[in-house]
Amino acid sequence: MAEENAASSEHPSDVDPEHWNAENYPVPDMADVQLIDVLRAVADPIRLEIVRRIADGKPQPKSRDTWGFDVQKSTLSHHFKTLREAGLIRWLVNGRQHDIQLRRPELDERFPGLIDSLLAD
Amino acid sequence: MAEENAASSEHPSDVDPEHWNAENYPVPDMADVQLIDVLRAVADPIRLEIVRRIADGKPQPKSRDTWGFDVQKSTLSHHFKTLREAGLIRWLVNGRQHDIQLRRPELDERFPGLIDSLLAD
DNA sequence: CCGATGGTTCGATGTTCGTCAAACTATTTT
DNA sequence: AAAATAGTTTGACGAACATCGAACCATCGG
Repeated sequence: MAEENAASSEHPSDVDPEHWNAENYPVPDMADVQLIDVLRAVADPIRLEIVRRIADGKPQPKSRDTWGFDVQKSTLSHHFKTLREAGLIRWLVNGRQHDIQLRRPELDERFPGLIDSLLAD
Repeated sequence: MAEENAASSEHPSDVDPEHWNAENYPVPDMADVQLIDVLRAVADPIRLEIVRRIADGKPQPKSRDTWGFDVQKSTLSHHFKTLREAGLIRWLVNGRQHDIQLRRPELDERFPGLIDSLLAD
C-alpha cells in the first residue's frame, strides 16, 4: 500500500540537498500510479518529447528556451504539472530556478521496460 | 520507406486463409506507425484492456458479450477501428463473424518492449 | 524597496474524443 | 424472399484537454 504523505515515497537524502523546496509540489506515491495515467500523460507529443529528453535522469531546467517548443510558458507549465501529477517527474525547486527530473528508478521498478520502450527510434 | 498498399505489409500467407476478407479493412504499414499514435490508442482504459487480452496474438471475436465492457456495440466498434487505424490490430473477417488480432510480431520489431511493458501488474 | 526574472494559476476558447442511438450494410438462416 | 444476426457508420452531445493571455507569486539584484 501507499504511504500517507504523497511526497515521502523516497527518502529525502535521495534528492540533491541543494534542491530543498520540492515538498511544495507533491508527487504521487509510485505504488498508487496507474499505468493508464502514465500512458495518458505520455500520449501527447510535447510531453513525450520531454520524457525522452530527461530519460537519463538528469535534472533539466523548465525554462521555455531550453526546450524550444512553440507554446507559451503557461502551456509548458501545464505539461510539467501533468507529468508530475501522473507520477512521471518530480520538481526540484531552487530559488527562481526550477528543474524537472524523471523518476526513472521508481518508474523502471513499477513499469519495467516502459520508459525504455519510449526511447526507440 | 513504406509500401504503397497499406494492406501489404505482410505476406498474405501469414494470415489464416479462412479469413479472406481482411483487405476491406486496411492496416497501416508498420513502418509508418508513429509511437505517439500507438500511445494515444492505448491511453484509453477500454482499448488498453483489449490490447492486454489479445497480447498472446490469438484472434478474438469482436462480439460485445465476450468482452463484457459496459458500452454499446457502436462504441466498441469505434475502439476496434481506432486500434486498427493506429496500427495495433488487424481485422479477420469471416462472413458475419469478425475477429481481431494483435499485430504482435510487427509491433515487437517496431517498438521493442512496448507491448510487454503494458502487460505488467 | 523596486524592478526584473522565472514560474504558476486562472478563466476563456477551440478542438479532440468517448459515448449513444439510429440508420445502414452484409451475411446467414429459415 | 424475408427475418435474424453481426457489425459499421453517421450525427449529436458532453466531457476532457491543449492552448493562450493576463494576473499573480516568489526570488534575486540593484
